[in-house]
Order: sequence, then C-alpha cells, then structure tokens
Amino acid sequence: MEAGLFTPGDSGPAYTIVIPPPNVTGSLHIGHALEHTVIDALIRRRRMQGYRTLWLPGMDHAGIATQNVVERELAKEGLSRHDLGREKFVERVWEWKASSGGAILGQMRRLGDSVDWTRERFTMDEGLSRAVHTMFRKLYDDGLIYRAERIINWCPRCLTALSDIEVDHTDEEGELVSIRYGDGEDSIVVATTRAETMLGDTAVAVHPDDPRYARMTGREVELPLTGRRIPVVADPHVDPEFGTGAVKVTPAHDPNDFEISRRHGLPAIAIMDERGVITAPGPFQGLDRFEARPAVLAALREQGRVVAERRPYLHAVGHCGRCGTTVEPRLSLQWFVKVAPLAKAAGDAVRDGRVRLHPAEMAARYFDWVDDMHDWCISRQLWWGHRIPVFYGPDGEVVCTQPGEEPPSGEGWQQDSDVLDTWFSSGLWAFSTLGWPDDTPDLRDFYPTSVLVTGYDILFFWVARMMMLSLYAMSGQEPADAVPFRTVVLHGLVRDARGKKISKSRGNTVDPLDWIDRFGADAVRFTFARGANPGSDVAVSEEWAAGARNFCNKLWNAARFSLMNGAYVPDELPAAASLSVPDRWILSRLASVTAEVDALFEEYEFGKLSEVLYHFAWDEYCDWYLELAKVTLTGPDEGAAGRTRAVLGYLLDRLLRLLHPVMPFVTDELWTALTGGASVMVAAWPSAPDRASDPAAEAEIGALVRLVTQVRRFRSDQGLHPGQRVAARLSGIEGTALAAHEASIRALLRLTAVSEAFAPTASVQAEGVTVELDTAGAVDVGAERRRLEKDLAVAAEEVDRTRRKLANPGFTAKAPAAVIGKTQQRLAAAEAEIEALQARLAGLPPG
RNA sequence: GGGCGCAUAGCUCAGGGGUAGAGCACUCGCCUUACAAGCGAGAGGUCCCUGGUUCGAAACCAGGUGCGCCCACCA
Repeated sequence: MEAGLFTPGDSGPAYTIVIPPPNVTGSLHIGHALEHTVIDALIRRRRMQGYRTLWLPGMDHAGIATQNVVERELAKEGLSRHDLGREKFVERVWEWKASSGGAILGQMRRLGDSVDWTRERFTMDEGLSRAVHTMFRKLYDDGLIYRAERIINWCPRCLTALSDIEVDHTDEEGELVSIRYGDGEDSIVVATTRAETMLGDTAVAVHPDDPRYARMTGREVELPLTGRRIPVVADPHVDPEFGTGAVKVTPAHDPNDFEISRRHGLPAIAIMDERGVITAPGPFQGLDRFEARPAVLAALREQGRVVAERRPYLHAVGHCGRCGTTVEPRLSLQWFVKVAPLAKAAGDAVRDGRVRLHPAEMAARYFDWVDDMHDWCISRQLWWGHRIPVFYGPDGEVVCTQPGEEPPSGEGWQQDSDVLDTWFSSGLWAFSTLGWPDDTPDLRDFYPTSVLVTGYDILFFWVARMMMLSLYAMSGQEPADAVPFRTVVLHGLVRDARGKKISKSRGNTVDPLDWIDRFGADAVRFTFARGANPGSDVAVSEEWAAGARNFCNKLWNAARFSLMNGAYVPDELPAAASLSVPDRWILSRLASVTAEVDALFEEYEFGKLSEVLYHFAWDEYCDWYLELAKVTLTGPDEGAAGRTRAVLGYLLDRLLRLLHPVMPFVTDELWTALTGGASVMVAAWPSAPDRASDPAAEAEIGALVRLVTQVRRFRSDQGLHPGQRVAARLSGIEGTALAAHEASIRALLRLTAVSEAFAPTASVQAEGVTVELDTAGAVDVGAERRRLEKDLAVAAEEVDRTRRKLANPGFTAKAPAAVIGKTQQRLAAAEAEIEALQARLAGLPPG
C-alpha cells in the first residue's frame, strides 16, 4: 500500500477525522487498536467512494500524566523535578517525548492506519501553542477567563489543582462523629466526617427554619481545642434532616462551607499546607491530615465532647484521577473559564441536531453535564504544558499578552508560573490542527470535521470541551459549520473474554503489537470490527483473534483457488441468462450483501457488517459457491467454465473491496494480484449492487443445499466417511427444479454412477428427490430409524402447532396476509416432510 | 441521592409481535487435490421473575430481582 495515497487528493467532497491524540509518553494500548480500526475503516471506505479523505494524526502532551511519568523516571535516579529546575525538567520531558512519540507512530503504521503523515501535529508544537495562546487571550478579552480565589480540588501528591472531572468519587468507609461545640446552654452539636478540619472552623451553620436552633442563631459558641469563639449562622444550605442539623463551617477546606462563608462574611482559616500537613499552631501542627483526624478526635473525646459516633459510615470521597490520592478541597488563587455561555452553545448544537451523537442515548448524559457545569479551573501547578500568558507587574499590574507580543520586562515583572489544563489545548484540536488562528486552506477545506470517533469515557473531558471551544472560536462561521464535527461515534471500552475491565492490576492487559505479531494486523482489526457494536463495550480474547486470523487465511486460500483456476475480473459480467444457476445465485447474494454492508457502514454498525461479510465469505462463497464452481470449471462445457472464471474474479474483486476497510493488508495484496491494479485503496467502493436479486436462483440453490445436507446427514449418521465414494441413483429428480444440478449434487456428495450390479441398501428423500444409495454394507437400521422418528416428531409438532394456529379465528381474522401465507406454507412443508419421512421409515429394511 | 443501561446456548454477544441466532468452547466422523488455522454432521436455551396489552409476547408496557455504568457540594 502506498502511503502517498493517505494524503487527500484534489477533488471530491472532504471527509475529515482528527485522531483523538494519544498521550506522547504512552504506547498504543488495546483501546487505541479498537478506535483506530473504526476510524480507519470509515476513512478507507470514504476514500474508495472518492472523497478527499483526511485522517489527521497527532499526539497530546497530556500535562499531568506525562509530568508524572517523567517524574517517576527521575525518581529512579534519585532525583525530583525540583533538583533539575523548571527549564531542565521541561527539556527532559521533551527528550522523553522524542523517544516514545516515535514508538506510537510506528505502532500506528503496523496497525495500517491510513493517516496523512504530512499533517502530523502535537498539542505543544509551535502552531498549536500559538492557537492556545490566541484562544486564551480571546477568552480573556471577552471576560470568559478570570482569576479568582476559590475552593478547588487539590491533589496533595501531584501538588496541583484539578478540575471537577479529574476527580473520581468512590464510596469509602468513614466515621460520622457528633461533636459538642460550646458548653451548657451555649452549646450545639455538629456532625462531621472530617474532625481535623475543625481547627479551621469559623462558624456553625443551621437551617433558618429549624426550631431546634432558632435560639442559638446569632450567638457564639466556643470552638473546642482552640479557645476561639465562633458564631452560629442560619443558612438555607443546611439540611435539617442530616446528622444533627448543625454544620461546622470550614471555609478554607470545604466548597460548601466556602459558599456559606461568603454569604455571611466569615473569615477563612487555612490549616493545611499544599501537602495536606496541618499548619495550624498547636499540638497537631506537623501531622498529616490523616494522622490529625484520630488525634483531634482523641483530644475531643478526652474533653467529653464526642457525643455520638456512627461507624462505619459510607460516604463518597474524591480521588485524584491521575494518582488516586484523596483530593483535598483547598482555597487558592486559580484561573477559571466561565462556562455558562460556552456550555449553553455546546448543548444547543446537539439539541438542534447540528451535531449527532451516536448512539443517541448518550445525549442524555451529555446534556446532564453540559447543562449543569461549574466553571472550569484551567490552571495547573505543573511545569509541563502551555504556560499561562499572563504577566504580573511590581505594582500589581496584570497583562495578558498576545501571540508574538513582547512580554513586559523589567524589574519586578513575572510570568504566571502555572500551565493550562491539558484539555484546554486538546479542546482546540479540531481546528488548531488545521492551522487556526490563521485562515488556512486546510481550515477552509476540512473544517468542520466529519466524524469524531472516541470512547464514551471521555465524552466530558474532551468531546464537550471541543464543542465549547470550537463553537466559540468558529462563531464567525454559519452556525451549521461552526461545529467541530457533524457526528460523534462513541465506542465502548475493550474488555477481556469474561467481560472484565482490562487493567494492569487484573493482569489481563493485551499488547496490540503482540497480537499483531501473532495473528496479523488484519486479524486484530477484524476482531475489533466484529466486536464494535455502537456504544457497548467490546469483549475480546485470543480465541476471537485466532478466529479472525483463520478468516484471513480462509480468504487467502479462496483467492488462491480462484487464481489457480484462472479467475479474472471481466470488463462486464456475462448476461444473467448465460450464467449457471450457482453463478446467478452467488451474484444475487453478493448484491444483497453489498447493499447490506453499505447501509451498515452508514450506521456505524461495524460488528454487524463484519458479521455479514464473514458469513457471506465463509458459509456461502467458500462452502457452497466454490464447491459448485469446481463442477463447472472441471466440466465439459468450456464456455460455461469461462463464464464462471469471470464470475469468480468478479466476486473476489467485490468481496475484497467490501472487506478492505476492515482488513486492509490481505485485501490489498490479493486484489493487486487479481487485478494488477495499483491498490484496492482507491478502487471504487461497491455501494450499489450491479445485479438485481435473483429469487429463482436462490430458491434452486436453497433446495440443492437442503438435499445435499440431508444426504450428508444420513451418511454421517451411518458412519460413511464423507470422502468415501458411494454409488447412488437419483430418482425422481427429472421433474424437480434440481434436474439440472445432478452433476453438482453427485460431486458434492461424492456419489458414483451406478453399475449393473447396483443394489441400493438405503434411500434418502428430500426436495422431491429420492437418493438411493449402495452403502456397500449393512445400514444401521436402528440408528436410521431413531433419526427418522426424531425428525418425524419434530415435523409432527410443527404440523400440530401450525394447524392450531390456522384454526384460531383471531389469527385468521387479524394476522397480516403475508404471515398467514407463510404459516400455510410452513404447514404444507411440514406435511410433505412427514410424508417423506414416513416413506423412508417404511422403506427401511426390517430389523 | 439523581440519571442511564443490561439480563437470550457453557463463555462473549447479535436479534426481534408470527419456526430462537452467531463466534468460540463441546460431541462424532473425515488429511475429500484452495484451505486440518480445514471439511462434514451434531448436541446444547422456560430468551431473569410476576403481571398486563394482543388472535399470538422471548420481543411491547408495568412492577420485582440481580448486575453494570455515569453524575453528585448531606457535612
């Protein structure tokens, strides 16, 4: 395959997919293999259809994830990033990127990704950095970016702020403790799971309508262990039903408490440092937050202030999405994006159908999130990422620079030390990769992108952010063309053979390259294509991959057979009337399959279209058509053999084209061998069948298949080897539709002509034909009788059921005519079956 | 606490108001000149439970049970 073909041509409508950029420091995992299989299949089909296809590759700098990886590497050398300093550390990350980024590209080549290598981008390359800078400034100018002191999610291990979605909540066992603040008349009992934060309490809050505490509101109580006196305030946020109905208020360490403090003008007292160590003066100073909790409780118990304990108490606790450390809500000065207007636009684009989510059920989740989103904290206290382009002057000046602008310099000027959330730059990916903020030809040609293929697990992280930022940046376009993509195809997660999540701790991880080595890239891709049902997870295993490999092999052998027998692709198919019935039949089937596969592609039903192709290729084309074709090819009619060679070539050509999007390598190799063409990549996609369906041929071959299967079953039951030649006479065939197929039937059943001494020992009746066999030995009459009686019972039941059904007045009155007709046919067939079976039973020799 | 999804063969999953399907696994027989990574023939399901709608429900509806996922500032 020629990589040059991966670059879009000059004509045809544009079809664009941007890669969900993998993390530079990672390697492609099995989930990427699924994702790339889907994307590449879409791209390849469109390319074959004549679109100007662009599959734009690239990588993400993945701020916190990458920084953690490189820090771990440094730790092996006994170093921390602080030992290197910011500049040296960032250099180090770039070195790391250079080595691992290349590995990813190599993996993509092995998978057969037909990406345009000339357009590869990286979120930290010069152009994209300029896009980030431009976007920041634009939002800043529009008042959509602001800096504020807020409670944010803080990871005490990564030492950075996190956005809400970077926090994972899990239920944990804790302890709900009720603590008495104040004494006697002037006391109130609060309930908390985080006793240690009481050191930073600046109030107690109760519900304004709670009669129990009306008396206390406005008074002060003494905060134990500190000697401070704090007010009791009334705030509607408090739920009177929960705990004691009184809440301790710690504005510096709890988001709700912070809100309460703002409503009541309460001070915030920070009691922990950035590592979660208590800084409040006193006996607890220097303790880690998790050591401080029992210590504080012990001290309170000693004073008799713990009045009730509930343990275990299950409650949700936030963890850093990157390292799993328990998140600490922390008051700090951060940059935020005001999301309300952006999120509204992002929701509307889906609501009004400019962007379609697939599967559509995912929209509910999307709206839930987009319609009720907190402002997005975008500053990160990291070194790896896009540095915030804001400078602070010695007299409190704040300057947000423009790209290319000389930053203010001189005594006392300093750049903000934070970098942006990695999802800020990936949120621009749909247009920054095409040259934005410049008005480039690529941007004009390929934006909006056609489809976004990604996992539902990053619907919020990425898809929603792309929507917000793209619609904002492209607001100059027509609304319909401002969207980053027309359709979002959400695939599931890859799971193991038992449907379990793939994870290192489970030890069920799969290296896609290892599978490619063992089964081949086509087999790996086919495995994923076959499993990819929209929106649902994909269970894969080596057995599936092996099955797909077998399929590739089958295809290879079928092609070899065809080529060995002189198959060629005709300029034009011979007229239907001149073709053999098997030829007409398989062309009819190909027509259906072509239409079906094409339609399934439009619905992103990769699992189904793969299944359709698999069964057509294996069960119909290989198992029946090729076997029937052998009869013609080796038969006496040269003209017929020639026409079959044309059909063989035509079929193989079409099948290879249809399979190419999901099995690029084998199909290309076989196709070029068959046709001498440059590449199947640019062969026309067969969307419409060339031949109308041929019901007569399908019916005839259907009868042939049933007859052959019946006789084979008899032979199998009788222990007659399939390879063993058996003399037989086909009587009654003259009057049937199978009359013309006697040679084929004999070949498929390995029946030989009868001699003078022909003495049939058994017979099988089906499709109006009686096949009398000389089994050259005794027939196991008992086995045959059992088989026939069993079949008879099945047929009798069928007759019974259908008769009852047809006798039901409700059915005959209300069922559609077609259903009634089918039922009558079924009855007739079952009755004929019974007759045939009884004849065979009667014909059995005694014994 | 809120929302969503799933329940079909041993396993993983399609399907869908009118005869229960696939792959793998399993059983039996075959090296039949494209292919043993193959060929032929089989066995194997109260379609989770209970009601309802219907001439007819595995499918549609309601409730139940059991799983799974997402969101979440009741300390």
